[in-house]
Amino acid sequence: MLKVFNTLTRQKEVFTPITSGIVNMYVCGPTVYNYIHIGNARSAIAFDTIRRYFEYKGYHVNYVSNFTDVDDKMIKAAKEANTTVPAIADRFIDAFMTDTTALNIEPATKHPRATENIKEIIAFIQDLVAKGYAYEAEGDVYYRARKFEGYGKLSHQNIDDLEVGASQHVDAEEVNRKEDPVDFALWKGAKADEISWPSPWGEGRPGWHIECSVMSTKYLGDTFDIHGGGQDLTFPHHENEIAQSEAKTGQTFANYWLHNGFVTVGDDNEKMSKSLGNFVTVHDILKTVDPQVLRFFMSTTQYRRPIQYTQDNLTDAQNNLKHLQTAYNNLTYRLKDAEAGSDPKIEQEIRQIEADFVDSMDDDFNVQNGIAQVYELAKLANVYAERPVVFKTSVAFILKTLTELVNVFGIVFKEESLNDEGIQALIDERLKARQDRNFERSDEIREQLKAQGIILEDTPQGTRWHRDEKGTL
RNA sequence: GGCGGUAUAGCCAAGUGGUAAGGCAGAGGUCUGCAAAACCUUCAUCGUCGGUUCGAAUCCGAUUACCGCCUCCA
Repeated sequence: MLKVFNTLTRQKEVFTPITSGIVNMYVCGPTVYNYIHIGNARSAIAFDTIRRYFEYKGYHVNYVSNFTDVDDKMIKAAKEANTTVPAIADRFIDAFMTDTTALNIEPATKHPRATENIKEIIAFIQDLVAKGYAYEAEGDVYYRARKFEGYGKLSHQNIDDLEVGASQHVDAEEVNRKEDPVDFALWKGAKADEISWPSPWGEGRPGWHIECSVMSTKYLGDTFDIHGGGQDLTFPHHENEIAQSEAKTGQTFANYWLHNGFVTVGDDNEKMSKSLGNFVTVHDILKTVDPQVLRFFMSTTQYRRPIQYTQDNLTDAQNNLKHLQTAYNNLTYRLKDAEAGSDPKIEQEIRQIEADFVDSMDDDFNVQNGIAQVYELAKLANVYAERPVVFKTSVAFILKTLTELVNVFGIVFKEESLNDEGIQALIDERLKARQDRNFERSDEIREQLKAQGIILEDTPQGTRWHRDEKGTL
């Protein structure tokens, strides 16, 4: 039975989808004014891994994740680059797709953009105004937070405590237009030269929170299963989404709220953010780090735990991933001399490992225990690969299971291409030298190949080689 | 000030009452002509103090440190 930690109740709850066999989930995507940073990647990887686990369990997942393609940061970025907001959006949405593809993050079922839903956003706001939850003020429209009874239920904040909160980002003019400091903007009137759309309240653009309420309900219905995002979005973003959506529909917005933990950078263990100057983009990291290593590193940390982005941890992940790849290679190599038949005992052990894997993952996606089962399977694969006689069906079964399990983490094994004629000729020559006990020549060949990044391995079934992955980190 | 998180071996990390999973790194060994890979063995009493209990990393109280949210933020 799958359990998830619901921020709303601060408890692990049994996951029951609205429609049996289907998971409808919405995950807040990035504002596309720059390359995504590792924090964005963490969120995308965490929820992609969750999605993959649902799919592994046989669910059909409708996964919607937005692009915020208009807001203050977009306007600023466009101005600085001396271009338009849509041009900036297009550029960095492309970059997002490139980066997330490299990290083997499945594309969302739907990637809606705020600016493609202006009509729906305006209608949504009009509805809130009509219901008395929103009011116009000098071209802006604000939400009456205090009118929504459940305000604060997600972040467990008392609305009266918010007023005395240390809000360092208030816009004095905006505060003056609000009836109450806790109100938030649904629609912002345009200043001169800003991108804008016509509305009943004049030229303007949507506030940040409203787009997610509109797009999630548009594609997934008034009530859907899972809403995800970074921990920092709990308040105010998700709190506001609930207030907007539930005020409009009168229905529960999302049944389960999942929030991923942060990435911290460096030894000071601080949250990564632009203002702290420890901002790292995926685009830059992937210049020197194998995307599979970064993916493995992040997807094998449970989504709620913080991740320390350090060279040591990355190296650890690389070693672990290499270990799994090697186990896969070792067993794949035996496919060619495997005999017909199967080994029921081995297959029974594999089923047990897989059952343990499911038990672990069912507990709020406990990937640390899940990956421990994968290591166990890798060990079994290695031990089996060393047997003098192996059976084809069992070898294939181990390989299939191993492949399926690492796929949950977004890992795809590299297939060895073992048919390089030049290398094979040298291996043959070395084999002959070894048979002649000419080890000097034999070692010379091995060193020569090593210098080219080719590592030889002598096995009872013959000599294998693989490319040395070291240095790709 | 309000709310929340974390603290387990050199590193990452599991574990919510029954006597410390797993991985990396290290050490020793098996295999090998030597290697590589793999496998085997080995490596902690759980931030601090106090309490409950036959028994606590796990429950309670206190305390320390670090981190996050409180309308930019994944």
